Amino acid sequence: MSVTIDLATMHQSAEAASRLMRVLANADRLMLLCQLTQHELCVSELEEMLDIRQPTLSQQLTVLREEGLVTTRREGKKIYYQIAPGPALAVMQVLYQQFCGAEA
Amino acid sequence: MSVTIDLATMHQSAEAASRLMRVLANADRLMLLCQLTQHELCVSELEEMLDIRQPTLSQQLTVLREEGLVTTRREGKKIYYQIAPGPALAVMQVLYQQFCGAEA
DNA sequence: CATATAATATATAAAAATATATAATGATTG
DNA sequence: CAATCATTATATATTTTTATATATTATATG
Repeated sequence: MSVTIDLATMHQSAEAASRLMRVLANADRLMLLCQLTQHELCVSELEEMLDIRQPTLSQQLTVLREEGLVTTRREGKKIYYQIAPGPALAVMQVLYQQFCGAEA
Repeated sequence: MSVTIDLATMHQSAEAASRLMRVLANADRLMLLCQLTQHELCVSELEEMLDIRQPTLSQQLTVLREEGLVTTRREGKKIYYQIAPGPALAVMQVLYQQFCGAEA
């Protein structure tokens, strides 16, 4: 039950956490994830909803994919994005509470 | 009870949230805040605990100060830092749970 | 008081990481 | 193969990080 944590361990955890924070440190990506917490959506739907240009959108989605925050599924020409389970989801919930009105 | 949120409003919230994420998107700053969630500490104590060079430390603390995540108190030559209440604290708690072992 | 020392902050500049626009490329379907 | 949906490449602008040097503030001492 020690309170002091080994520095190396703490550093590792901090690196991992800061990496997630870095992915979330962009309004476009936050909005994308926020939409995806509700239900899966394809790229063109996201583009229309959020008014982000298509290449930029695709680049941000690539970041989310590479960091494992979303998974994809192809259906014909469309690619559907879903949010993946993990720490990101927990953080998104807190952010929603804190910044988008906590409805009790 | 509408599910769709106004785009402009969402964008504003996302900007605010991403701004917080940006501040937390750095391992040094996360470790600093993590220490400060326990109790206030002065700069030299933080420097020793975390093994960060003094100017770097001071620069990171300035970021935290300017973003309102910490407050300070001078005592003689020393300046003590405390964490400020707000959304950052809520996020830090989730990060601790998720990345530093959730002890049930 | 003048000066030394300790604790912290700021300035500046160079390097690294991110973001974004435009243009080009890939995949799928009819 | 033309049209649609999406990704990648390239170039450029912007932001962040960090190191070195310097400044500030408070205390202590001769």
